[in-house]
Amino acid sequence: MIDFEILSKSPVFTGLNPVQLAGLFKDLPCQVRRLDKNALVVSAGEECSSLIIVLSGSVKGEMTDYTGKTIKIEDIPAPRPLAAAFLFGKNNYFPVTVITNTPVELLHIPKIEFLKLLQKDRHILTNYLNSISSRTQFLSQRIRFLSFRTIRQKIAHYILDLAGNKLSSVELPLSQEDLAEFFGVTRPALARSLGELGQEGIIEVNRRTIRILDKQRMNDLLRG
Amino acid sequence: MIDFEILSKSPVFTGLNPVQLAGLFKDLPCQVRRLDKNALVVSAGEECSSLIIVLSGSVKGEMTDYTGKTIKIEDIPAPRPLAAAFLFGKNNYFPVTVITNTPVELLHIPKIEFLKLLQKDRHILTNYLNSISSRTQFLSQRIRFLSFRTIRQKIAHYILDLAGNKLSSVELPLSQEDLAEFFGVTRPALARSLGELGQEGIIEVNRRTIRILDKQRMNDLLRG
DNA sequence: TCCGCCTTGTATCAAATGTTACAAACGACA
DNA sequence: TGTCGTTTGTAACATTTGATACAAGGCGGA
Repeated sequence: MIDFEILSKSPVFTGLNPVQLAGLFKDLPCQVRRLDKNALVVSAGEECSSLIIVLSGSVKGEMTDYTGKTIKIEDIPAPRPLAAAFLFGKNNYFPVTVITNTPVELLHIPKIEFLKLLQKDRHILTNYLNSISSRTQFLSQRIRFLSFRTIRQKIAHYILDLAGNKLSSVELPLSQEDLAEFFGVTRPALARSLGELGQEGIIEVNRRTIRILDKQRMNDLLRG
Repeated sequence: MIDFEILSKSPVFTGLNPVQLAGLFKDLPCQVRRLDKNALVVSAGEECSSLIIVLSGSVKGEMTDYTGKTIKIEDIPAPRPLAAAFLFGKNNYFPVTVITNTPVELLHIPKIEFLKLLQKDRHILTNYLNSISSRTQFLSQRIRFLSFRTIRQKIAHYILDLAGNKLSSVELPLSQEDLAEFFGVTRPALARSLGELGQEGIIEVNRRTIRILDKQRMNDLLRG
């Protein structure tokens, strides 16, 4: 049986209590699959024709590059869904190969049935729309960053965004390591640029705390 | 009144004929707005609380950088929707400022009403889901490209993708100029890298035609 | 055929970043 | 307090790319 307590904590089904969920799933032809550790869930390129939700355990997405080497992309623990953004759209194929990290229970909801759910329940509809929209928004943001030419520009954009109209002092929410990865650059290169901006008197860097000293020149950085 | 003939050609409403649309819109509290040329439609940062569809004419999205300079991002002609991916999600604010190119008619459907439409009609629901999902998929693809460090890697990935399992000869669908822009690099840099790969005997370049001579070394390029 | 335009090939120099390595500062914990 | 592991600061050198300029090749129209 499906554990509706867990399901109600899944991003797609939040806002519904287990009783309501049980009602919605009463006559729904969906399927729970149990797999051992290190089992193959789906291969990259397979058509994505069901919404798959991890009910217990955890799986990982892996990509195979052209050389056959596999790289881990991300972990997906319960109770998250798999590849929600690839259930619809022109290329509705799994972009990654999915392998189990632990023994898992997976809930498969066929696309058609999921569509019915979306039409039946306003919560599920908005949850799902919010979820894939947020992903689009995140990716758009990410592309903006990757499009800046220099690290100085990325830093300026990031800090100005973080500061908003508020104080001139900002606390970085990420370690330099993670920030560097987010920017798509190496960690020493990021530290160097931060150091340079500090020496030029534009900002003052103290580990994770950054004070904006010259907002005008910060803006100037962005025009290249 | 709304021209349902045009609306039926909009990505969100394809698959429905004008009569069906008229039925759906019968008691729908939506609004048609007429604007002159060069009028402001929405400012960047405004909350996105209605789905806006261009019924006639054309608008453009512009971004203002921190210096006040505006850059045109894209044109949106009738009958396309505006910022469909920003109606839902955590950051449902317009990412760009929208200005009219010509006199236009704009259809505003409040978010709540649009939700009702999605629940009422299966076509609209799948159209909309496909539309924003496709965008996510496009952006994911784009990020993969921007994440490659060197131009050689981008070229290798691009050409291997283009060639698939087929012949060893490939015709570039874009000019070098456009390809360079897609890669986010300058045109001479792209030409240089192509030339180098040619000199190394990995590929053979003849203007837009490219022959893969050494598939093994092409693959090697991708592991860095 | 000749001319002009657009695309592609090539060169040079400067700027930015990657790579690698190591030191310093901080935090948690015994 | 001292030690260990993690995060951050810095340095030197090699690569890669951007900027800019110009030449060469293809293509269509006069």
